Amino acid sequence: MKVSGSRHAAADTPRTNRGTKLTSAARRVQIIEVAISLFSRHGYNGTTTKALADAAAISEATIFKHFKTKDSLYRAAFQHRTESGSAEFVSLLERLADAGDDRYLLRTLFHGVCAGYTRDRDLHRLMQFALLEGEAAENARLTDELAHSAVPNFVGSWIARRQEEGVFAPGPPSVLVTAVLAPIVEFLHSSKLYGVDSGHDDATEVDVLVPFILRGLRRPDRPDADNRP
Amino acid sequence: MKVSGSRHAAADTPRTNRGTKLTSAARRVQIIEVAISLFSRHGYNGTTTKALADAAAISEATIFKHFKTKDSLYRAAFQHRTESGSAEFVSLLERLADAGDDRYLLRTLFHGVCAGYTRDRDLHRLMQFALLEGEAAENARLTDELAHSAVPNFVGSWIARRQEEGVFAPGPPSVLVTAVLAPIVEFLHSSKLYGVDSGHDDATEVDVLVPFILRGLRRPDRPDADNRP
DNA sequence: ATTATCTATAGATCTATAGATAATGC
DNA sequence: ATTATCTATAGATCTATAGATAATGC
Repeated sequence: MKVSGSRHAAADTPRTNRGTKLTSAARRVQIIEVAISLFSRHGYNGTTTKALADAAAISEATIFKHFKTKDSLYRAAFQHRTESGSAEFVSLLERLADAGDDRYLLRTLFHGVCAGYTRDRDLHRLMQFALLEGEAAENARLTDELAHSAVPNFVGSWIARRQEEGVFAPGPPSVLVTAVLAPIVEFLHSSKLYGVDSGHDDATEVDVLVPFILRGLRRPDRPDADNRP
Repeated sequence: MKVSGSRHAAADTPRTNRGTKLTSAARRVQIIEVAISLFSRHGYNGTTTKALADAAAISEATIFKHFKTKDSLYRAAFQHRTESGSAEFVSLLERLADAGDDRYLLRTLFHGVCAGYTRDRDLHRLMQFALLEGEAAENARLTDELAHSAVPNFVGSWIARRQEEGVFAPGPPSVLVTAVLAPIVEFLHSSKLYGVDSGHDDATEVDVLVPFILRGLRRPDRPDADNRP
């Protein structure tokens, strides 16, 4: 169990540069980065303004100078997440889709999503906390936003196209997107967000999951239609 | 955003029966039930002993009489989860496996897992909170425990058996269990835990996901091998 | 007489603010 | 002179305890 020792006592960064004067904008960004780190690890209620101040090596008063309330800092941290680099990634996937190499596309998708989780681990944890701590209405907005972000959007259009070409089995693309991404995301949640070792290395996971997903997508009578007709 | 209004102010049950005297054992169970409800909704740090007392319609002192600390109550609530009814469910699945009807087995699995999430919604939310709030070592123990509980255990043995029979494609059953359960669990997390409407009804989800999973499991050269050889 | 519960409160901690102080730019 | 930061503290709230009180069983 070990519930993260009541509220988190913090002290993540030694307060070396206490008293250093940054520009208002720079300090604001630094506080937000620290906030993403702590909120993502301990949630909203598990992160105190004292813990944030200690981690940023400033006083609590300085935090409240930059953000009127703890809640407004949380919102700023949450909205700081960006779709960094997903445009180039999607255009790479589009080229693979044009080339008709579904297997390689899925492998690239897997590795790309995996890299995204590793790079933006804190933001993904923050999102999970938000979904658990948030209300249904807010979650609907968030989920909808996620579902229409670049990568899921691409996967949906790719599936629809392959269905028209008669390669993939029919069914609503929006549901099939979940089916494709769920095994990948599930694996990443365990390994990257919860820090659990699956017992297999990433390569094995890819080599098993990608063929599974590909078989799931294809029409049974076109099992080897790797390229467009 | 709307971060569950700082700490939760509670008052879930009107304190009608204030002063009612239960046996120690009965009160203990009642407090645990209230604790599961609140901890699952707001997490450990988002649930105050005052909120718990109000919801149980007793004083805070009474809670501390039954549980030495808030943490010990959390542990008790967490360990209160049971594998209720999963033995009968698994024996039903085993009969379907013997009958060789893979499609019907998967549909039954889907509905059973779905019913479990609806019935024990709070316990599943509690688990998600625990994974986010907990440490890697503790999460490994939890995940391992979950992976070896009745249903995933059955799915693993079912896959292994079908692989031996040459019906399912090869691959480590432990990874394939994740692949099978992930789309189902992902859908249930959205709809039951986060309260998000997917835009499709449950029947559509089943009708799309089950064929997808089944195609993913089968060898491409045996697409219609619904029954054992 | 025993057992469950409550009232009242201690002591720590949390968010937030007011006013003083120190660093920077002109 | 301006701007960022700090010290000190208010007021609320949190977990937990001590001792008083009320309900039950004999």
